[in-house]
Amino acid sequence: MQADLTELTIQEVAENTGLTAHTLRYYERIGLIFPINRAESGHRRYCSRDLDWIRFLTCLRKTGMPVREMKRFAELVEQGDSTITQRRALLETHRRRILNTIRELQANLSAVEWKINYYSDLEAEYRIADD
Amino acid sequence: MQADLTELTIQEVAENTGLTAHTLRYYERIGLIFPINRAESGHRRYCSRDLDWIRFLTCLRKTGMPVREMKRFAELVEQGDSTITQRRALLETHRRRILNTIRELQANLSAVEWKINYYSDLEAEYRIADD
DNA sequence: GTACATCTTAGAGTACACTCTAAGTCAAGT
DNA sequence: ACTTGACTTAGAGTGTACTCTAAGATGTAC
Repeated sequence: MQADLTELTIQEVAENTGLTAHTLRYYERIGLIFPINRAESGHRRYCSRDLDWIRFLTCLRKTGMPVREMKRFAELVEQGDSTITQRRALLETHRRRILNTIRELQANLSAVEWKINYYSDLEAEYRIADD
Repeated sequence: MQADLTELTIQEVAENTGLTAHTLRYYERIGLIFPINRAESGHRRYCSRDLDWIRFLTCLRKTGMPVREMKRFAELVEQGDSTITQRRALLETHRRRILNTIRELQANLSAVEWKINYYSDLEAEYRIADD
């Protein structure tokens, strides 16, 4: 197996993931992202595995997982293969949460659409009244 | 037309809507909820129209509309029928936002599910290795 | 080599949406 | 009448997740 030679700066990773450089450093500081390799200058150099991890983190974040729980997940990953069952359980709980969120959004969307139609009808009535 | 005789206390409305009494007062203070009628004692007495309005507010809130935009909507409602087109436009923009959110959730859900399956496969492998 | 942008850190500041507190008034049961 | 719990207000406090600042080191283009 060969070492990964990809070396991205923090700005490149920011552009790639949609996070800001500030947020990337913040995530590393709180332990969401494992310590990133440094160039001789001390500047961070991200490899493609780092990028994969960050992309999965953003996926969890965008689906509403609290940072605290993401950190718990990161800790499990750090502990190695013995935690795979726990990781799966955590993700399955999260999966159910996402499905609930989607269902709730769809239900509330119906109410918004009902109101939109109600307003459309009113607009039509006013147009007729203007004739 | 007859006056609405429903008279609910703040606690009853809280139980009915899932908001807390604190939040109901807060919403009224910032202008999301129009001033509620008071009993002689000064205590709030909500009527069923108030309840309908609060339910629609929670529907907007749960679908991620920022409080500031909800306030804008409340102001349009307060201004009367001349703002119906603006209200519909606001809700249609919000509708598109909800649809985008759902699409994004579904896409990220797939990534979570992919990872769950990946972990399941790993678990299966470990079980075989243990034989 | 000289600008000028980008990187580093620890720690402070911000935005959002509540959530609670304190001090006092009011309502319902016995 | 008395207790217990709910109500009132203005304003302070909280939790979450960033987001920015300052001061200085480094990298890149001309």
